[in-house]
Amino acid sequence: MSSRVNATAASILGLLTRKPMSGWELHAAFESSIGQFWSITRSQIYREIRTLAAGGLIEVGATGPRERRVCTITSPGCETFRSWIAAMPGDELIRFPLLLTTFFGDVVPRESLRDACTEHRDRHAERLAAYEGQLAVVAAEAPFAALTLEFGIAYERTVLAWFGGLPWMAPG
Amino acid sequence: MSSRVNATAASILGLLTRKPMSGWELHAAFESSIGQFWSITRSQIYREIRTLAAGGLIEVGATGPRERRVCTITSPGCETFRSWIAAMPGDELIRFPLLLTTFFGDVVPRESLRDACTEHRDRHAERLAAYEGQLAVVAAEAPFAALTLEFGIAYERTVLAWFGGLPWMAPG
DNA sequence: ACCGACATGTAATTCGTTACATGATTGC
DNA sequence: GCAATCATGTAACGAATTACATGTCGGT
Repeated sequence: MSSRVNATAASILGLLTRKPMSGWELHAAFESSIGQFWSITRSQIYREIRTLAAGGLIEVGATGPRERRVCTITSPGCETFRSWIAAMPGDELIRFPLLLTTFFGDVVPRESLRDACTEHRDRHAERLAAYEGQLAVVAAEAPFAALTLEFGIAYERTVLAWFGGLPWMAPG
Repeated sequence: MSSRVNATAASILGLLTRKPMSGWELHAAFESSIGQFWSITRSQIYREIRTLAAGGLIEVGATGPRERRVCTITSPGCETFRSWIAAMPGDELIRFPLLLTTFFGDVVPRESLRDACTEHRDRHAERLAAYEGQLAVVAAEAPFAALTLEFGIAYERTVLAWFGGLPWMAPG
């Protein structure tokens, strides 16, 4: 019968198919895997937990230390996830404020432009390094997760190359 | 004095610094320029128009055919935009449902996986072609907008290359 | 036995999406 | 002069962010 859920809830179900987790752990699991391309805040997770529990798609365990409650997926939950994940995914949604800065670049002080690009270039370089450091292990242990990681690496390289081509960024 | 506005409102102000537009035209202007990397829905535009008008940052003209009302930026509006655009931009936010499909690929029917990737690859190929077709004109007429376009082209190429490397996608 | 960092969750607010309504134009 | 499409906007709903509150552990 498989209830209808939104994408956020469905992705939570997906993680819970692997093992029971608390809200905090779910958040950490997103952050350390697909979080960069599937952004979710902690509050959203807690909200969806309530909804999923109300719909019987997960079960919330007893309260542990610091109000910790572990969520376990139920079989209707599994069923719902399976049918959701097999459906055609929607288009990606991107909001990239730095591109507004460059798009409106003609009215941005030159220094702000350079600062913004330098700062963001550095952040992307850090992410790229982090991704590259994980690749070997992830590829060995979780081939499907490695695809996301490969996407991340390709994406970060592209962004860095783009920064490098900006006229106000020093070459080299 | 420059009021505080959110990023959506600020980007609307940005477009209005160039010329007065109705809500519909603003939407079209986003779509045909930075829309892919700065997603905004029409309804948001109308809401922000109300807020911006209430704050005196824009002025809404008389009603034309089909309730059309042209918005004109005021000098406080310009001031607000200038100070907003000079500030450090936030990180990009991405929600890419297809990456969930691959991330959870081990429980996705092989056919769904192939269908989803094929469909999305085609969409990206179309976008790339469209971008490439625009580049010459945009580069000549609007160098800063061309940077966004170059980003778009690099991004689409990266996505397409990633699709090409997926084990279940036919090579060539 | 205190302080700081980590872990956990909720509530209020803002933002974004979907569904709707309707008025002009255009093409037949 | 009707149907289809384009242009315009609103309202209701659902999703996401921010700000908050609090509890627990680990070190000193």
